[in-house]
Amino acid sequence: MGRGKVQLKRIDDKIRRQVTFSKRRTGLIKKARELSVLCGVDVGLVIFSPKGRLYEFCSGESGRLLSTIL
Amino acid sequence: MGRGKVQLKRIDDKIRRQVTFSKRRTGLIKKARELSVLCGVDVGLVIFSPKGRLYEFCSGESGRLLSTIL
DNA sequence: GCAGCTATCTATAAAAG
DNA sequence: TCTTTTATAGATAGCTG
Repeated sequence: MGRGKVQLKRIDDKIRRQVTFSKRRTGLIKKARELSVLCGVDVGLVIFSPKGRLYEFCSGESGRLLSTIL
Repeated sequence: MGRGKVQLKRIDDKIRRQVTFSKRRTGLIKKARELSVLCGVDVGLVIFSPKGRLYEFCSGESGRLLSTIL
């Protein structure tokens, strides 16, 4: 996507890595939600930022996984 | 994607739902892996098929989350 | 149910504001 | 740094085997 092929390796530039993390994290959670809804299946997703912040998605009412216990 | 907009609702047709599950499950796991590699973050993903089969991805050596304990 | 094909829709890298 | 725009790569719906 975007203006160049994606090399599957850690992005060196800190700024670019942060921006990519923000965008892809959002996209991944969206995709996880779509899969669970479209196919009626249970999906759980947890993502830890480099700073240790938690991002998650969980199909079902709460929408939470780890944040329930952490 | 594909030849029509995606309606965010459960796919009624069983065959189509199964095919979509297979394709999107693969795509989601791929995206999860890319995020973890590109941004150097920890990601955990679990997906349960309608029949209860487990599919998962976990950044790190094992690549496993639940299958370690289930 | 998986594999390949093609048209089309999405996600997103980079640039711009 | 967040938002918006733009250009392009990537994902995938519907088909065919």
